[in-house]
Amino acid sequence: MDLKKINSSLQMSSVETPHMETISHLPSSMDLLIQDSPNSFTSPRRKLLPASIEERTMKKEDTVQGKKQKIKTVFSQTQLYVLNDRFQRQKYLSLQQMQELANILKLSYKQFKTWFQNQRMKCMRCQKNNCPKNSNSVTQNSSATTEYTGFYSYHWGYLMNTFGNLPKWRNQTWNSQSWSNHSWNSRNN
DNA sequence: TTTCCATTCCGA
DNA sequence: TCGGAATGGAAA
Repeated sequence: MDLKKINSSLQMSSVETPHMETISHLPSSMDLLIQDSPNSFTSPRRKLLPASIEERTMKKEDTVQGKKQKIKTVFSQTQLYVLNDRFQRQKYLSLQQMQELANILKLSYKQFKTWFQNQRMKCMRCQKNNCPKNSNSVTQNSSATTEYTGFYSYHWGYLMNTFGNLPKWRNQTWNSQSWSNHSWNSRNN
């Protein structure tokens, strides 16, 4: 994978992030680059639709013959790697963190939030069932790691500023959950 | 608004 | 068929 390409597209994306809530209206260059990487999924996928189109397609009211139409996003290896890495360190993110990381990953805030929610559920279920921990779908994928390294090194200043320093916690999520004090498990006991 | 939770339903 | 992204509802 060409990190330069990623980086340049990331550079663009991080600079021009006109809207937070949803999705870039651009053809999501990073997605295209990453998801097309030989290492992720090679088969042609229609989920490569620009997210904005997807959103439009799956508006609540949109139905196909009375059925709700969903479009299932398939996240790229790199996106999953970053998401998992973040999740392992922090189960709950602030609104700002979610928005910013979502922007970096070229995901919508909603997608990002949903992923974290689903991960938490998965994690809880797993623990209830005493699953061997770390059931991450993307654990040590070498190429994802490589991309991720470049990705993070490029964004490191930004990420550190955004996350590492835990800037201003806009909402009470983190505090109320007190994740710094109690483990993930404590909720389920 | 956020969360959890059950559920739906797409894509591999 | 199954994993998991997305949805919707209830509660805080």
